[in-house]
Amino acid sequence: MSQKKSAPSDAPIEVLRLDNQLCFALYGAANRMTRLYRPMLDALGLTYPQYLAMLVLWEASPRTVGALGDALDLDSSTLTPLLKRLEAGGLVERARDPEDERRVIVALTDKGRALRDQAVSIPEKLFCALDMPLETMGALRDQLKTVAK
Amino acid sequence: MSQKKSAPSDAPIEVLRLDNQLCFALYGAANRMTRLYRPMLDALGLTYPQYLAMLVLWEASPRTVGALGDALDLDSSTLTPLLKRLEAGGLVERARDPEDERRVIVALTDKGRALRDQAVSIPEKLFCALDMPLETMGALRDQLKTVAK
DNA sequence: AACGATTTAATCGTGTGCGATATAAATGCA
DNA sequence: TGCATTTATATCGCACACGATTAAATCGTT
Repeated sequence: MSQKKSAPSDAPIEVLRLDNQLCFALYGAANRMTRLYRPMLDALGLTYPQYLAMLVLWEASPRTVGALGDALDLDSSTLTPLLKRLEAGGLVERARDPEDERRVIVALTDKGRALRDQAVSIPEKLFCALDMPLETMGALRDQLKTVAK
Repeated sequence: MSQKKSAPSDAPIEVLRLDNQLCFALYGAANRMTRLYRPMLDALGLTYPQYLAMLVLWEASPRTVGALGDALDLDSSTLTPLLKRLEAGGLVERARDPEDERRVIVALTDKGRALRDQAVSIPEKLFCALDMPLETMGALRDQLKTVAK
């Protein structure tokens, strides 16, 4: 029953099998999710991370770069260029906080606020595309929040 | 109880809330997982996607670029540069298949095979770092495999 | 007030992901 | 056979992620 002998050095090692790895399941699911969103987001002119940043801003604008980074769990080295592209697209404005010149305040423009009207249909389209019961989805989401946190 | 009136255009819309989105939970968990692996993989001189590619090759080498792409669900535009870096590191060799010159065969070198001995300890370290019951992990993994597939 | 420590963004370099396109080899079929 | 089609990689451009570093502003302590 118990197979304690060490495997020969060129035998497959069960613990390393790709199929068994949570990390790979996560990696693949995240990539597939991005691909699923892409056609819908193309229509809005947004990338997937840009969409997530807009979700945060639609909840509350203005926000500092740091606050956005906390919400998205991203560093300024990722966010700064992303926000500059949103600014170039006219969706946000960036300005130093007069109260504390270290901070940069990111605020939605009218165009950025207006884009939300086109985004509201996305979650439902995605829900259909995923074809997964709502409770399953919620449970999965809540479990994922606990991963590596 | 039921709140059917349409929200004013600047009110938060429940369906767009970041906290409710499976996509964001997935995005964040995948990023955190990569960060968790990084220090361990740095010791092997591998990036996270490179580690996944090596997992595939440790299961069976040689493999064509296409077979690797199928296993990892990645395009040649992602794999080719990654494999060139593995080749530059002396872990794999790439050569055209004489049987079919369109194909490129990727094979582990001795160094690539030897690296597996240092990788075997990673899954256990990760399992400890994740601090999640084994059954929960397995269930989560299996659910993720069904996402957007 | 002074000045070192801390905080906040930005910058830079490396390595992905992926759409679009290119190229060459193999295949199909009239 | 000849040639269009298909298949297998590679190339290119753009946009992340993130570690490391930098620069500027603020804070704390004296």
